[in-house]
Amino acid sequence: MHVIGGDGYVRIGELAKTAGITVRTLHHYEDIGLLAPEARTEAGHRLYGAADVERLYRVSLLKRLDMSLDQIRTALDDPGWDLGTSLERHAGGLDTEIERLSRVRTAVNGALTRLGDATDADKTAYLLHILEEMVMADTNLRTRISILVYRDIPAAHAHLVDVFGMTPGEITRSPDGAVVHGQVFAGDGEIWLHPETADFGLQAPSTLGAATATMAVMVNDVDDHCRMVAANGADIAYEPVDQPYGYREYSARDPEGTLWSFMTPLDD
Amino acid sequence: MHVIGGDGYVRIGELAKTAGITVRTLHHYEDIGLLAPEARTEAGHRLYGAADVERLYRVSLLKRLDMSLDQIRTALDDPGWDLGTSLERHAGGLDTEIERLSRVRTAVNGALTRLGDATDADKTAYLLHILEEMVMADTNLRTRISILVYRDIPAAHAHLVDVFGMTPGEITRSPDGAVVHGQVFAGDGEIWLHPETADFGLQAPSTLGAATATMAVMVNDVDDHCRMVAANGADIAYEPVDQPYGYREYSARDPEGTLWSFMTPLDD
DNA sequence: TTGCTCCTCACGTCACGTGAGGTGGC
DNA sequence: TTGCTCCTCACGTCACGTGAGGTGGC
Repeated sequence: MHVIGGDGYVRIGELAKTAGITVRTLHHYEDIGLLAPEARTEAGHRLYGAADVERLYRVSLLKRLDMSLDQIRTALDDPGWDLGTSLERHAGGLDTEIERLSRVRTAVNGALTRLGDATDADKTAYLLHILEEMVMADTNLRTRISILVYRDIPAAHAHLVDVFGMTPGEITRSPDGAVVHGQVFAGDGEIWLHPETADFGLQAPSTLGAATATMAVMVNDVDDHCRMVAANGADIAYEPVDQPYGYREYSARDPEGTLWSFMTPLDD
Repeated sequence: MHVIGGDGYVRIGELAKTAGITVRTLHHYEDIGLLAPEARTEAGHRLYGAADVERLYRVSLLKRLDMSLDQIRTALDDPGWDLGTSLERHAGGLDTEIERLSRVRTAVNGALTRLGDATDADKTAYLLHILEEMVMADTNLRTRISILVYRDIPAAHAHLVDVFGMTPGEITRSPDGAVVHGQVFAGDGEIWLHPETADFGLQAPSTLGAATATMAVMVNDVDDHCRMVAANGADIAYEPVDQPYGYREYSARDPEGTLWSFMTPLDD
């Protein structure tokens, strides 16, 4: 380990700040051999080089996937390590954990909405009620996916991504080039786009002139989202309003007439 | 602490087994003053009474809500403790965590589906790609909720709960008694039931004779779910089949003609 | 007598947090 | 000189896991 003046190097406090972690965390990473600075000053101060910063970036990424520091070190140092397999295993664990938390959220929300009915003395009894709901819940159901029918899936896909700000997923074509499936991600999961199909009587709202379903998406800031969506040229059905049922909400139509409501719970 | 023979008491191993925890965990609960057995044998073996078992039941419940043992002790011992407020605070934390995990799952799944395109040497580059997706993802979107249109919401609600096995949510009526809203919970969140509304051109499939959307629900065991649903008298549109797009799937129609697909990913 | 459950220390785990006491650069 | 950042131990946190070494009931 050679000692260098300081140019091109990042000091520990600066690095911690930009990475959003503490100095102690970087000390710890050095202790366990995960990330050591390229150099030190004469006084022993740590100097991180470009490669170190890059490595920390990757460590932070894998930490977000809830990998242990031990696994991260293996992943970054062992070139033969099969990332794909470990990610797959990891995805399964994530699904289970999301499902568990969702069930808990369901139970807590259910208890909260009905807590108003109970007197103070009943609160303990309500706890048991929540438990029953959680334990008795059908564990076979995992995730919901809405399937919306469109005539022009690539155009709808582009609109959901570019105008509404969703994350793009795959667009699948059959061997003859026809689009048979589209996906976008919104917040907590997928939404699928489906072509019109005679067999099951599936038609787009633009064809039918009516709809049998709409979508709601909870957002952190309705007004902010509405401004963005309007600036992107969306067809706003109505501006944000406080609804009597406890949400602040606005709606927009996508190019084929499906109504999307973006909402935030009131009195947070 | 008096010493009693053993009748009406549960021993530590038995209690641990029925509660699905370890003996060491019960030792720990005693160490920190969370749960001490009512009595001991002459030899010092712990004897748990009915009240102890009941308390453990509640501890387990609150632990599922991811409360710390310290918080649980406070909740159970302090009668003035405001459960509602702490649950509300807790629900907010749950939402944030679910959102975070969902984003990670989205990123991991996205990376996995595209990993096939990459050569081995590219894998590290793909890591960075995932990170970008995760970091750049619009953090404003939280959860999706499908809104399905029904003419008879209570009947649809009952069908989704009793036949499909979903968890019942509220049914909301206006002051004049008309049903204006229904909710069920399926796996990872809510599905809303909406009445027909002229303003936005919302009609039930049973009215229109066609649908603009369907629902998919991922389940742990399709065949098992299909048997249960069929036994409950559902209208099965088609039996479980392995689909070329990677799912084993069957479909059923609810009383108003909305198509529900229950599916499990193949080659897990 | 053998096997099982039970007992009490007590150190280990994981990813750091939190001082304690002290030094070097602007 | 004052403030700020930096340094190295080293113990604490949380909810237990994991033996170590030993005792009592069926």
